[in-house]
Amino acid sequence: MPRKKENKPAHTYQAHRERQRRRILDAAWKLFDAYGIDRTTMAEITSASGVQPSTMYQYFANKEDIVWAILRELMQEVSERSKQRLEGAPNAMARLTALLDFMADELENNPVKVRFMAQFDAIYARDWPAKRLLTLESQINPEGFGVFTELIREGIADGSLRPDLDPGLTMHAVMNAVIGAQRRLASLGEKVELEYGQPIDQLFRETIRVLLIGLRAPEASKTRRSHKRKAVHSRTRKRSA
Amino acid sequence: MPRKKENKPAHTYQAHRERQRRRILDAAWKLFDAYGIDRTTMAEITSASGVQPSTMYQYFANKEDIVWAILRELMQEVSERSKQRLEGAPNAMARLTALLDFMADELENNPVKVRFMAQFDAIYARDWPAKRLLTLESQINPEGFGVFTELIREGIADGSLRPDLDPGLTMHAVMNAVIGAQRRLASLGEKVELEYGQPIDQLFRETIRVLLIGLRAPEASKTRRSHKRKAVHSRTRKRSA
Amino acid sequence: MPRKKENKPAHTYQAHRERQRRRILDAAWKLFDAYGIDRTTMAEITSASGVQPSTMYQYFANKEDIVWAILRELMQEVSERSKQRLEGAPNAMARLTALLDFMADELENNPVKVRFMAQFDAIYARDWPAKRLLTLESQINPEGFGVFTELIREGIADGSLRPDLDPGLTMHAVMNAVIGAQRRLASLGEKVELEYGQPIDQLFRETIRVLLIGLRAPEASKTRRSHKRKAVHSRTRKRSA
Amino acid sequence: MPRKKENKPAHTYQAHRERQRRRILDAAWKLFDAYGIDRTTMAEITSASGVQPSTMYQYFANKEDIVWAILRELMQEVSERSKQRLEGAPNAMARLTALLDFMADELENNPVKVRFMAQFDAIYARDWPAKRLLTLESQINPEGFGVFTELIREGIADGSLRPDLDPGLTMHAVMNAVIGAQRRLASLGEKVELEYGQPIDQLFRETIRVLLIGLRAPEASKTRRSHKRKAVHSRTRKRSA
DNA sequence: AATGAATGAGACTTCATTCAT
DNA sequence: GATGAATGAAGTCTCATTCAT
Repeated sequence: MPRKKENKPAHTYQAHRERQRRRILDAAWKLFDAYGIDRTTMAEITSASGVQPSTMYQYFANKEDIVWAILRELMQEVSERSKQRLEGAPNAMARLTALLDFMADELENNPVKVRFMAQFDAIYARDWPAKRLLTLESQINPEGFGVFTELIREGIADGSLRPDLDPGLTMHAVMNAVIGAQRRLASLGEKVELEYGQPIDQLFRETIRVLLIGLRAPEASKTRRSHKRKAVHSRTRKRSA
Repeated sequence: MPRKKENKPAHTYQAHRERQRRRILDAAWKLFDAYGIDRTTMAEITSASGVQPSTMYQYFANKEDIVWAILRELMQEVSERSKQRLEGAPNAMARLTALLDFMADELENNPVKVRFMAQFDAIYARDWPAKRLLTLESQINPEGFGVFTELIREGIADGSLRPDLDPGLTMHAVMNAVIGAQRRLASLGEKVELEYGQPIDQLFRETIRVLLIGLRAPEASKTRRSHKRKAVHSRTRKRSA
Repeated sequence: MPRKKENKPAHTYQAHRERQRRRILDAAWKLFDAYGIDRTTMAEITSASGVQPSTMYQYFANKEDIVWAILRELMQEVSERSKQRLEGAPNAMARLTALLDFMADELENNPVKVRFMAQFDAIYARDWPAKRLLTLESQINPEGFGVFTELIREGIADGSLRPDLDPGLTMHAVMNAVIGAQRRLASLGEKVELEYGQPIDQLFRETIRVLLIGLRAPEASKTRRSHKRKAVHSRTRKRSA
Repeated sequence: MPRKKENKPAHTYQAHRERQRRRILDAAWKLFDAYGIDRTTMAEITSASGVQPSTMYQYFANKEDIVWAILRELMQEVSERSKQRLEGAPNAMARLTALLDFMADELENNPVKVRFMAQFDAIYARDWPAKRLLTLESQINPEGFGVFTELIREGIADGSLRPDLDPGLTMHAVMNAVIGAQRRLASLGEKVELEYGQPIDQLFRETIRVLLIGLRAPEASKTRRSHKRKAVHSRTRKRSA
């Protein structure tokens, strides 16, 4: 039946449900960021989304469900956008750089989303069945970290990365640092800016720069250094919006 | 009569109070780690610590108070231990290494404590008045990040670190990455080990290794080292009180 | 389906809500009188009204809310009833007498209500924002004491009241005494009867009698009475509501 | 034993106890007036009086005890002062006037005390065993209202009061009105002043004036009227302190 | 006599969720 | 499918009072 009305989504039952769902998720989203997931009540979500509590239960069984739905959307979105960013890159080094650059942009442009992931990591990741999380990850990104590990391997092969790296270990180590730094900065936000006196994404881009130097093959560093730095900095220029 | 026990009761009362306080904090501590700060109820803390709810309120006014007390203890402890670690180190590079090494050891030996800080960063840091946090920090560690910034400066001066670093920026960038990585690993713990198949502290030590390579002066280190050394060194001498 | 019951549910819902509200207020009412407002707990009100505590909070946010609602009803009721009483009275003196008579009847027939007002005056009136109280009063009785002041003025003009009275001052002074006496008698009730050996309303009616004598013009009352009569009558005719 | 140390009260045990008692009562007193008896907690009283909770229980068994002690002091004080006031008065009318005048002065100078009695009347008088109250009253003022009733009787006899009064009834009726008015004004205080725009004791003195006229024998009123009024007003002159 | 500590009882309130319509 | 009403369960915190020293 839904197939039939596929073309007039605005008026179909499906479309209506989808719209309601969106309203709920959008409201939840903002509240989670503003007050923390645990401190946001279902009642607040319903009143913010404009639906009745009883109605909400026809869309989500409980708060966990909502969190989970948001998580899925977020991961999907990030996964897609990061893939786009990697597309044009000609070689391993360029793709690695693009990937990290993408994370800096995320921090700059979508701090709320990054913050949500930070919350999730800090509180829920450990509680919720690892299986469920891994399942979700594998649905969204079937290759997982493998792709990135391959990136390091390639870089070593083409001489742009240090030869003494262990691809799997290095990739996890670096990605973890980058994600950790990104989320921490998103969480602390203003606090760091108060302390350091500069927008947080500058700090984050410097982190990336140091890491990349640390990964780069010794000789290569001299030749490309100044070049790289500029690229990073140019992006940073668009400071506090 | 009172004369006889004149100092006994004082001892006893104080000691007793302190012991009770400890019981409560220790119970809270474990529960916070196991279930998350927000999902731990006062009732759980009291029943875990063996004191009556009403008794607990004579020690702490509310959960926030407890969290805050734990935070203070933690920061104090880490601050002290890290200072000890830096004591024997002969030069900037050695101290930098010692510092990062210390953080790896913390992750390995006290994941619970690191996890608490991770939770705090992700959820509360933003809610609670920046002022209160900064006040606490300045009480515990009056020099703040300044010490570490000085470390970088020294390293640049003695030629062991890249000359193109901006001490303040670099220090914040690196410390943030290290802390972010450390806390993230502590939070995800098993999940990462499941995915990568190795203990998390290995990943963390690799992160440190890459960062240090990224900071270290390329080769020229030998050539430029003696140059500014003395001046800088003398400045560093003023030990933190 | 919804068409059919279109106005039924509205009726039902509204009616049901109103009924529940009443149950709560009625229960609260009795308890306040029996034990005092402060010594009545929310739990007692709920259990007396037969609704669940959580249900009650969907009708009233807290005890203050309930007290306030009762206060409003009471004032409204008294205001309406007193207006009715004044309607038929031909002149100022008659209306004044009717008003005081009405208060005696209230004491006799609704001691509980009078007692509530006594409690309110003695404990809450000072705590609660004067503004809120004045707002409520002005909603219920927009003319306020002005009407009564006018009554005195009229009485002086038609010669039934002493010419040396200051209308505003006298009115407030007399009304305060009457209200004060009424509420005190309602509060002490049995105690006074025990002491004096007669029903309290007798005492109250004697108070009124003395006051009226004190207000009445010495002799001239008979001579000037008919003078302004008609004018007054016409004014009274405009029925309330 | 206590007899012996009677002369060095400052250093004796008895004196100490008395001082402690005073501190407690004084603290309680203020709190009762500021927040209401029911809303004042024992903890507040102890912390305001500077004694430890456990110590307080060596002086008073509970809050009721404290209230009762204050009540006794108050009644005693008022009884004594009113007796002094009546002493010099030459005849019934003068004594009656002096009595009512005294009440106006009380309202003006000790509103807090009057307010306490108002609270007591409104909330406790009904709860607490009538017997206990009557016992207290008879201890303090063994003749009770009888004295005042006698006053009316005298006034009728000497021709200064209306002959148609029933001494007992009238006395109770008038005293009740006066006390009721006095306490109500003390309770509402500022509210009335806001509404009427004049100090409350002016209103109260007008109440008294009207009542006295109502009681006075017809002829007598003409002769003494203007005289009386001035006396009352002159006192009122010392307005808002 | 004074007091620090403890505490049972209970007050107020919130919340996620269900149910009947 | 939407919704108003209801509610059990639980959470936080307070308070009067007792007890051991």
